[in-house]
Amino acid sequence: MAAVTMPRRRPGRPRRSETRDTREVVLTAATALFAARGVDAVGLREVAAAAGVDVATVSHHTGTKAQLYDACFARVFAAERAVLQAGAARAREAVDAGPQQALRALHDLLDEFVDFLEDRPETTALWLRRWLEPDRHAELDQRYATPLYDLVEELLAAAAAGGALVEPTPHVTVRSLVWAVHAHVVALATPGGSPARERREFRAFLSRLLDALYGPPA
Amino acid sequence: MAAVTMPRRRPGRPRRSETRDTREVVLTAATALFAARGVDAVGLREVAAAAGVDVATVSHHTGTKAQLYDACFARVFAAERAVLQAGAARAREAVDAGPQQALRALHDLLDEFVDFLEDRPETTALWLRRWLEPDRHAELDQRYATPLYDLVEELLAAAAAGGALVEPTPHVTVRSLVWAVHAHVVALATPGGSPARERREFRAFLSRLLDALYGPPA
DNA sequence: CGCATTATCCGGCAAGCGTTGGATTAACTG
DNA sequence: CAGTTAATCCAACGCTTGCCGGATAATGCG
Repeated sequence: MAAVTMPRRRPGRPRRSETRDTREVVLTAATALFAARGVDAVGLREVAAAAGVDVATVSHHTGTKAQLYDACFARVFAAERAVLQAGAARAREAVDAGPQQALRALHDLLDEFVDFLEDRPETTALWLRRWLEPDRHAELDQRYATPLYDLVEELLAAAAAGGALVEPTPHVTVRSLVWAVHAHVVALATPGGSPARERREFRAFLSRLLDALYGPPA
Repeated sequence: MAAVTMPRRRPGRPRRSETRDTREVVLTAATALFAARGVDAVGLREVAAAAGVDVATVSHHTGTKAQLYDACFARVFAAERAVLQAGAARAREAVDAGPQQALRALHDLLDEFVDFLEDRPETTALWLRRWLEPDRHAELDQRYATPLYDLVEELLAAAAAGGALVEPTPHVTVRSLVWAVHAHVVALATPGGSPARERREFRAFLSRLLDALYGPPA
């Protein structure tokens, strides 16, 4: 199970060019393992093996196991946050441009979000684990997840204020949409399915759902 | 952390009336712990303490840890299956009675399903864990989860054949609805929220969503 | 060069894990 | 009553876990 991308090194201080590299490799390997099987099911030795380093090296770079998990969590949600913020900025401009443009921007943002999640299934996995065990993720929740949620909800509220939306319970709507998207990603990863058909049907469902709730785009 | 409901017993063969009791207590305690924190995060000694018995007693009744997990899984999904099957039987009769009656029955079934899940949050937790780690639950999936899914999808298809539904992708619709319901339950358990408001808004959302997809009930 | 710093690995420790064997106690059975 | 069966606990085994001290090696600095 050793990583082919990074052969085991020998002791000694490496060149500066590869100094920060190991930490990234460890975080990537740990994120994949934690997302797939959960923190408790994965030992530090397995993470080290997947990263091609020793156990002590993992601890040296990331501290305790809880800190390693936090680092993985933060890295994943920082990427998700970046995507949503960029889309939200564009959508807010569209709100000023008129109701129909706001609705169009909302559709685009959701499409973009689905694309992003399809590329990184570990994001969905960590989301679900956070939902399952809110106590464990309490601090991480306040720092990353809650702002993400507020962002999307704020966007919907802004679009509604622009006159394009009639949805009276954006809170529930946002949550249900996000969960539907995550369900879609999980289904994509399920073996034995037909990803192409799955993608086509889900996009159609999402489009028709949004039309039903908010009216068809211009 | 000892269970108050069941004080620790002394050795010796108990009366026949209470013979099967211990196994149920162990399963209940284990289900709650597994659902809340995951199988790997909970030790058998913790399960035993929560049930008020010794570790060896747990093993004696439920075999290995994997078998204990399977038993919890089976018990939870058997209850869910029973609820859905009863509702589905009623809904099928309604399909024969006409399109409007079928639609009404579908609404009732979903309402009933939400009620059931709200009463047993561990059902949702186990569903999510199954989605997160399909490999681990592969066998359990075929025996319990897949039939459940097929049941709801078949019901939707029957209603559509009756002329009341126009949804062309029942597969995606079913999955998204189920996920939305689970999201609702998770949100209910989140501390700091307002359960009453949450319930009201989610019911409203669900009702309007179904109306949008399938038309308003008679 | 000589010294401090840094990154890495090796070995081991204490604690916890799932599991098992055997002793104990009490209800059934004839 | 004697013998069997069933349920429970205690103690311990072998293994794995997260973590840490110490040795090693190579860089950067003066």
